[in-house]
Amino acid sequence: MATAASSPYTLLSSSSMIHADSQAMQPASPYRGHQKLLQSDYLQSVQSNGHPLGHQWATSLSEGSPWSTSMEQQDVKPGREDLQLGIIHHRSPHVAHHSPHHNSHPGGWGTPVSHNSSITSGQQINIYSQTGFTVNGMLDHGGLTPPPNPQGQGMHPGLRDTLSPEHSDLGGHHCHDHSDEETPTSDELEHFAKQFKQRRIKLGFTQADVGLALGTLYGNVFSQTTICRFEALQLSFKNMCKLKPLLNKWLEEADSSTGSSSSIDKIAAQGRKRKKRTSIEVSVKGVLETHFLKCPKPSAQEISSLADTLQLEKEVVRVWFCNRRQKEKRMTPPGEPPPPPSHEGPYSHSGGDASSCHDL
DNA sequence: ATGCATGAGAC
DNA sequence: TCTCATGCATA
Repeated sequence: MATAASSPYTLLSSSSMIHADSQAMQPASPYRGHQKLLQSDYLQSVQSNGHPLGHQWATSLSEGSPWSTSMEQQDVKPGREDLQLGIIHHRSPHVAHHSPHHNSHPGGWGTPVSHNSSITSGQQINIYSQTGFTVNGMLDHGGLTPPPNPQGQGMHPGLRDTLSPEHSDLGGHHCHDHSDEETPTSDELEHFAKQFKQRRIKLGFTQADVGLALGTLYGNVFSQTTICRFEALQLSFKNMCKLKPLLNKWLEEADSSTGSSSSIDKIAAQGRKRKKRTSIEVSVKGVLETHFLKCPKPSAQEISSLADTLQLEKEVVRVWFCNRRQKEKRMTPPGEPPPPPSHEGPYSHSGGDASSCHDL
């Protein structure tokens, strides 16, 4: 088994990113009909903050540009490299971060927190020195940028389905009135993601391009992974909501900036050194899965013994479970046919207490 | 596209 | 110590 267990992780700077908001939402995956159930799961211990803002990390130089390597050559740019959106404004390589002040709002997405004022008051950060960017969560370039808070009304998740999105601009992206600033329905998100991907490809951009562009344009860089997950609806509902406005803007820019271009300003990645990825053998994974089924939240002690048994680092096992759980929450039900919004979802999480499940 | 990993914030 | 957001590295 390949275990890269003994690797001293040399984490450089610790102040990498600041999450303005974190946790609290549900896996609004494509199954719009199940969300309600999921919701209850979250309601137990979730708080939502509506922070439009993201995080920006110090753009310290680092070892290379991972972006231009052998990764995403999935799409080819037809020939409009001139409109490298992502490059419209160049930014200074310096960053500042906001203070992650959150307001804990119980209620998850059902309670779209409309505490608007908070943002501006406490977190004005750095302003990118030249383009006249106002980065305090978002920039308002041009003025088409609506208030940085994506959610402003309060609708129940259950009601979400009721509101039928009026999106129907497939291929025709004009003045889409979809709630850009409001909490979209998972249906809208799904639709948007689909369209987004389609257009992105048509425009000849890779997921990585978009991620970079978001950083250049709005100050929040995202990786190919994130864009990929967005398109695949593999992010939490809240996360999707947060990214949607940004991606939507990018799309608008990309569509319209037919000719406008600027210099490319690649933002270097952070110099975070990582532990070598551990590859867990299939057989070992099988064991882990088995345990996961029995107990998705093993105690530290259980993890230890399991790790011992499997000859894996405890950390690896712990992380495996964490990732597993996370995956469970967002996973798009593979064989699950998109159930008509008539019944509750399959997500009957056992209570949610998950305090103890010892089987040994 | 996805597995394993990091880290901030919540509990 | 978990959750959640996010991403490097890899298949």
